Amino acid sequence: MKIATFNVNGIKTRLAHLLRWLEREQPDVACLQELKALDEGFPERELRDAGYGALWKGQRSWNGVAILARGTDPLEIRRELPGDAADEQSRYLEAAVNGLVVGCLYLPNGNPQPGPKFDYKLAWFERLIAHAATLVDSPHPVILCGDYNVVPTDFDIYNPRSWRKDALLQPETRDCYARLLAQGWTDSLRHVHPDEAVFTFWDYFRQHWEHNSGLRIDHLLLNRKLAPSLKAAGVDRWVRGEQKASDHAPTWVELDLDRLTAPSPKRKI
DNA sequence: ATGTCCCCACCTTGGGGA
Repeated sequence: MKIATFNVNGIKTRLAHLLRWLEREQPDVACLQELKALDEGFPERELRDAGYGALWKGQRSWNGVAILARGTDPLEIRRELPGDAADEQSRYLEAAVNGLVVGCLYLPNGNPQPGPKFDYKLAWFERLIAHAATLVDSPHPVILCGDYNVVPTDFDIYNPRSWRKDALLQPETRDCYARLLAQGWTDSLRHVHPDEAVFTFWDYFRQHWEHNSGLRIDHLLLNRKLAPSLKAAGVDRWVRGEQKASDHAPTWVELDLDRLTAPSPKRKI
């Protein structure tokens, strides 16, 4: 089972890219971020024609997340991150797909830093940490994936020098991510590629894609139940190389759900 | 400070966000 996360940077502009990628890579589940469209602007029919059922949560101009499932409809669990009823931003969706719990998130960018946007980022992160604590030891397999807007370490960026003041590299941001992982989550890409620089995002400035000056900010985290199923992980870099591409590339894991450990039976003496 | 690309509105340019 292949699960992917892809910040499309505008679903309307990127629909043809998205359809080409789905056709070629056939992910079973795809979590999308930055739809930048209202609910009524979501291309439900085109995706259904491509074989995908969908859940989505749009917003005018900014944010927006969706969960796609090949050959089935994702079963909605929640449409917002708990902890702040006043939060209007469309940044979280959670659904069940074939027994797997999938959380799709778009963590706030947080720039400029310091400032109210950075405060919002850290507050949102704390809510994510609190919610994740209820999922990490779940008897169900859980994956939390999306654009975390965190470069976890200096190894996850081409060169941190010009990014030192950026919200994505701040010690507070990294501490949140470290505390999240410390609950017991597996960072799939880093687990599969411990010694390799892996990037998922190359900004549009200064020919960063052409020079492979990237960042690793799209993450797929597995809870304890799911982690033993991790078979492979990677980045579909070819999507970033297309004309008029998103600044992110689809990032994925391959899971072998047959490896899900059954609840341990009561042992007879 | 800058670079580029997205979306929307004071709607075909300019501003905000990333």
